Amino acid sequence: MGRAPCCSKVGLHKGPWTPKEDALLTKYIQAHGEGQWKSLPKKAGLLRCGKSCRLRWMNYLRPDIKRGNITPEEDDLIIRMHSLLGNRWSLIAGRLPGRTDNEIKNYWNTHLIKKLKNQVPDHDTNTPHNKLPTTPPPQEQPQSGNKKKKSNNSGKKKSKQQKNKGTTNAKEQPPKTQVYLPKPIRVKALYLPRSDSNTSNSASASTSQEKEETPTTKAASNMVCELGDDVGFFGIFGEDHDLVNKSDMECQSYFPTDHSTLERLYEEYFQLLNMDHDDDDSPLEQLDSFAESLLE
DNA sequence: AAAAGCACCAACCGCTGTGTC
DNA sequence: AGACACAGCGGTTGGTGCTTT
Repeated sequence: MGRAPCCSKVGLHKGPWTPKEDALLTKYIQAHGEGQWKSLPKKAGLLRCGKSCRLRWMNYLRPDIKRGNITPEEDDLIIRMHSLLGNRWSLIAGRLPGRTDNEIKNYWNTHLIKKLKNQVPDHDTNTPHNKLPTTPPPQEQPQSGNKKKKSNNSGKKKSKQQKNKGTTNAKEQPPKTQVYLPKPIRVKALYLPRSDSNTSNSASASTSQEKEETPTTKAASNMVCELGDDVGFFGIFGEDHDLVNKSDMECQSYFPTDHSTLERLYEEYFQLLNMDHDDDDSPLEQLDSFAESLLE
């Protein structure tokens, strides 16, 4: 659509927020509430774009933000949710009151990838316990954020260049055997309201299609296979997932469409996912209730 | 002690979905 | 129906501090 970047205006501040800016933003939102991000900076006396204000508020200034280390319970939940949902950080954050998508994303990228990688040294073993479903190991992603600067500046914008070029740097890429990263469907409006936020997140905007599906079929319909060397691991995708290589076609054709098959796969997937579940509810019930919550 | 490398994470960027006109 | 604005999301960058050499 060609909309200019919101921060392109000359004179707007970028970079780290100062305490003064934080105070201005907080004060304004406390007085007038969230929303109207576009006009908020001007009204609040901030030289920031609305987007930047929104991000700052959502990630750091909201009163319900929980600071501090991720607990082991949260850690475990993130891993499980990620194996279920992929990189849908906002959904995962919705299950962790007080945590933000950005925080979880950072935590995943800095801690959990390494942790899981250590747990699963042989990345080709397609065991059910391989809970590293989507993100390639860092060395397969040399453009990713961890390897950077100080060594040289030529790496800057590299990933964007690659992106723009469309895909390929064939000579450095290891053969791809996995299909992952779901292009997430935007299940907005979440169903999983943050603990005390009364923000726009609470709106529910699920599509009519989503509403017609049962939780189970909804969850199952989001499944997609991740092709290991020979086996399918079932990860969750959005319906319009991106297909990243030719093996995707196999995956797509493998993708079942009738509900009984989907439900069977769903159950299979869930069993793989919850080998060590707790006793209270059956895992299926837990996931069903979670899936139901997605549709509320 | 200094330099280089690494890890962390706040913030930005670009894209997409939705609502409104 | 199409264009546009807004809100939200995930990917990525880059500054900073810590660790290692």
